[in-house]
Amino acid sequence: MTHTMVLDGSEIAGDPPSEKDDAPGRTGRVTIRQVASMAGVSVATASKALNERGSMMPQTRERVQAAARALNFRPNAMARALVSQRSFTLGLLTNDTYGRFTLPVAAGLSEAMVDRGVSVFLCAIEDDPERARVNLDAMQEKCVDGLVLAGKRVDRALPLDLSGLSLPIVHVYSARPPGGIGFEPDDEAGAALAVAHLAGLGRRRIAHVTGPVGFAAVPMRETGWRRALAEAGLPPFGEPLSGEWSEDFGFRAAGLLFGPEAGPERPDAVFCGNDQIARGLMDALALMGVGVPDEVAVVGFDNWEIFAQATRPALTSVDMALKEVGRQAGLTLLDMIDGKRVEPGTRRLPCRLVVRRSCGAAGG
Amino acid sequence: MTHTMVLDGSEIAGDPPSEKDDAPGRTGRVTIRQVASMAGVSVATASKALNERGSMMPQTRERVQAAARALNFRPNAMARALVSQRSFTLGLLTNDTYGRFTLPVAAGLSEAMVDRGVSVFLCAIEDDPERARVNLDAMQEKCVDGLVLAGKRVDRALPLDLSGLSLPIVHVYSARPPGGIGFEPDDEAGAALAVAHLAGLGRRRIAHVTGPVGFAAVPMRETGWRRALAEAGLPPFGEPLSGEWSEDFGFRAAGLLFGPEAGPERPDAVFCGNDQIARGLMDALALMGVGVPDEVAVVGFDNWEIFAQATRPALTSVDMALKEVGRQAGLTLLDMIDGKRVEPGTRRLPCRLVVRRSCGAAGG
DNA sequence: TGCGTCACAGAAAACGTTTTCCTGGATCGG
DNA sequence: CCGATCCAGGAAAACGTTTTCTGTGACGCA
Repeated sequence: MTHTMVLDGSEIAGDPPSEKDDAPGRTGRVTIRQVASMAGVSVATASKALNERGSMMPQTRERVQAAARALNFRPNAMARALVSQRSFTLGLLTNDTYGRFTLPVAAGLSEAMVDRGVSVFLCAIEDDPERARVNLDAMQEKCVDGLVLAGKRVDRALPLDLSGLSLPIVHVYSARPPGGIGFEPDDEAGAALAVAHLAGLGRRRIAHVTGPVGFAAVPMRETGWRRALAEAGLPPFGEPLSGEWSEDFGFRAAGLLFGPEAGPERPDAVFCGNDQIARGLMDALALMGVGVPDEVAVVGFDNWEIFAQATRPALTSVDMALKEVGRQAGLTLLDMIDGKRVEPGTRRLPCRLVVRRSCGAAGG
Repeated sequence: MTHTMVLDGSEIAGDPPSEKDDAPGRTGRVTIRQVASMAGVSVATASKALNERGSMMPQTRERVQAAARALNFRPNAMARALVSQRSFTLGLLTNDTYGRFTLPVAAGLSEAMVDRGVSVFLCAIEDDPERARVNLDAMQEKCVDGLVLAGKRVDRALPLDLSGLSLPIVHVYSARPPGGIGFEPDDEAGAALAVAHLAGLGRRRIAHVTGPVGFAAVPMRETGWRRALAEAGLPPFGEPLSGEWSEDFGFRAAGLLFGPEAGPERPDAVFCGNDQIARGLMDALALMGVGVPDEVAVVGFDNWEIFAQATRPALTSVDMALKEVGRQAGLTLLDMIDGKRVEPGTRRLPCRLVVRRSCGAAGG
């Protein structure tokens, strides 16, 4: 364990606050007892005053609240949880260490929860059932009120044994067991959004280049492509080209669609299954001298900024609104915790189209 | 709030466990009281048996442990925290919603902590001081034992007011206040590693293309470049080219180094400040017909797989080992919580070089 | 035999809240 | 003037642990 150290001479910060407690006072933490004592009331009254419960003279309530403010009182969530049997705490288990999907979900979840006084435990389980077990146990000991299980493929469940667990659970971007509650982006509608946009811009021969069959996202996006085409009165341009989720496959697909071995009819638009494919395709088109968006419009899927902004021109792409997915999942979980009945099933939340230049519309 | 719903007919899972409690038993949770009762001992004895404390007959201890196993007893961390004044809980505050840096840090932290019974709260503060305040308050109420503050630039502090906070804190990939404890990758050593590798492969004219001055990482990596060159007895190839952290800049830099307006001497290697620059540079080299790695070796920084694997040939790059950074930060924070004295200052942890084909070595 | 020591186990206090129940006084209706 | 009602506020139990203190035999030793 060799590493460089950079020291500085300054003193360590954070000396404990001086002994200003009203009651004899133990540690640095301010308790409700001190607040009550300062306000000249009992602990019970102080609690009621702070929680807007019970009945009491307004001036008493204010006196207590003033004392709490003055002492910078923060109620101990542990003690509160112990008696109320609610920890105001959630567990987020994810096997998506790379974070492409989980991070926006986590951010949306965390944001929505903190406003409601709920905090989120992060558990990184690396597709390792043993590690999953340990984290699940930890969550139970910490008395979480519910669990969010977030994955990186909508058609794979997390490697978790949930039997014997009586906790509210929502599944995000992963497979759910029968009777479970799931949240995903609506891939089909998102794809339709993109294709309808292309059709609306006058494109008539809209091809589809996508990832490996076997990913549930592939048929969903394909269905959206077909549906939007049908609604626009257009035939599909051949069959979808299915390969990998990679730039390299996009590059090769461009050759199939526009190279010498392509048919006499060429697409005037390509809807790509993700942004990496779109990027590879556009790189190839540039090499072949095919103009984007003049000759061919291109739309991607994921709205991964790092790719969408790097293409020339910038890439129009479908955004899965994963932050909103995380948010909704959290809110629903809170409902379940509150005992509200929640319909089993998978909620597919709407995507939105982020228009940039690659599709030939005005967008930035 | 319009979204598609997919319902299924199955029943909701998780009926509460039947009434098998020994004592009258309230909710579904098994308490130590039930364990004690089942083992025929007092609560105090049960506690001692389970925590390997106190002295007692081995068979008593085993009887208690057997009962705990049989009932699937999980101690309530809240209750434990209340009396022990330790919550075995940490807060991770980050303003890196994009997750490029934070996610590996969080994964390393979470992994190291769960093995020690500590759980991590995730708080996404979006560079918004108000949100930061709310999250900080939440962490105090939840009685976290310590705080990890993770950023996305080593030279910027998080927008947090830490005054009046007497909690152990470590700063990760962000600026620390005087007297604070910081963890970062050792950019200088990482850069030196890369350049030394190039020199070892016989490259003599090693250029440096990097990000904007103003990022602390830029001078650090430059220093590493210079140091390794000096140690190899080589002169720097001109001055570093400083621009943006983008593919586009890498592309343009290639023009400056290898285009018609370049000097008579061309580099035989380029050390890039990050992988995006390296990628743009390699794309340009391909267009100009400059062979990689034959004519020019290229090394990047960050080892961002999505870029490093997408270049042709695959990109050799410096990995900042952020997971290990998160791990070490967590372990040190635990030490601080345990009252061990920890030297103020910034720890710079070693990077490692991931060798692929772009540098001309054997690697995969 | 008497006393100190020891091993084992239980009783009870403590942690910081919330909540239920109770009380003393004021108010009100008759 | 008397009882019923109501209000402000307090006492105490409860939540599930850990820890300290106490008690009780058994044993060793003088």
